[in-house]
Amino acid sequence: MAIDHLDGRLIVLLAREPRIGVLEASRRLGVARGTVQARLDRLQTNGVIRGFGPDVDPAALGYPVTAFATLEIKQGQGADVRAHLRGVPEVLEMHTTTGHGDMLCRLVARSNADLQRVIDRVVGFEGIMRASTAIVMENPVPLRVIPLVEQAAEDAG
Amino acid sequence: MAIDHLDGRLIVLLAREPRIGVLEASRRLGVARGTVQARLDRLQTNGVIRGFGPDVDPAALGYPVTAFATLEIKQGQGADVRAHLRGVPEVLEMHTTTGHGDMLCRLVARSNADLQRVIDRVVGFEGIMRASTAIVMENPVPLRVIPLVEQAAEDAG
DNA sequence: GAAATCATTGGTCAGACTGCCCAGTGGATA
DNA sequence: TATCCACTGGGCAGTCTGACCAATGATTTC
Repeated sequence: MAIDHLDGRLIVLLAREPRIGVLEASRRLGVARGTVQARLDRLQTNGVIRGFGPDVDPAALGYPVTAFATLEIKQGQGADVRAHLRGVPEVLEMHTTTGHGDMLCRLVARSNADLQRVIDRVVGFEGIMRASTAIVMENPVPLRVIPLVEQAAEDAG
Repeated sequence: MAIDHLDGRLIVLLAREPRIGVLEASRRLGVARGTVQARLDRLQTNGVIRGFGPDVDPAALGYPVTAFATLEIKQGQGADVRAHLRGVPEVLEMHTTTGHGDMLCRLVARSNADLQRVIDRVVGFEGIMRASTAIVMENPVPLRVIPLVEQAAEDAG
């Protein structure tokens, strides 16, 4: 879907100050309220904006340790492994990838010691042959989308 | 910070139906409105809930390709590389890690061909010695926090 | 060129919600 | 026992939402 310049400004504005409503947003953007409402509806319908769920910080929840694990899977065990990983709360996301590993997943844990427990639970499963883990030390660029939105808005004029 | 069982239910509820306000949430949870308000304030003050920003889907924005790149950095060039990566919109996040690579970053691109451009831009920088990229094929477990919240709520009783 | 389509504007309306206040209650603590 | 804290239930004014509407301007289609 193509992103308008106004769409971009709207998303950026909402990202910076989520609490402002449609009315205040329309004031800031200098357009009519109905326009903002229509744009928001469209963005949500097209899936560009998935929702406005709470942005939870695992560290503040008591899980300050993050790690990425690369898994090698026994042929044909993919489906089972997925179900297994889905059942582990500390697995925040999982991707299947090209390259040497077959899967890449993001883990969190309460401590480095606790990470051992999490990894044991993750890899303690039939179809997983090998796992290599990289512990995150710093996160200089936290997950972000705003620059991309601005880029997309720019591209579309 | 410790998470209450009520906190957990509140976060899960808000994650599922972000549009409901404080009042409706209090009805669903069977508590007074003031309680929900107080809990929300506390959760935000303690940083457990960072905010309620729009959840943007890069794929819907025109960037359906995701990849993870592992970078090896020349000693002492860390700071410069960070600034460089921060300036690339397609770099959605970056971590410094233990292990063979020094940095792990998540990239998106408009297509596999476009990914080449992004990678060139990412690695076309002084301090980066080597890069290996894994393209994401499937995402069986999309980024999630709810199970972790439920776990944390459970742990605290 | 003319007609039709579409997004936007600016306005109204009733209903609902928010933020804020208050007094009272119950449990836990000192 | 006295104090503190979280929760309850209530009320208040102000504001916002979602839903409409007619009019305007721009763009596309015939």
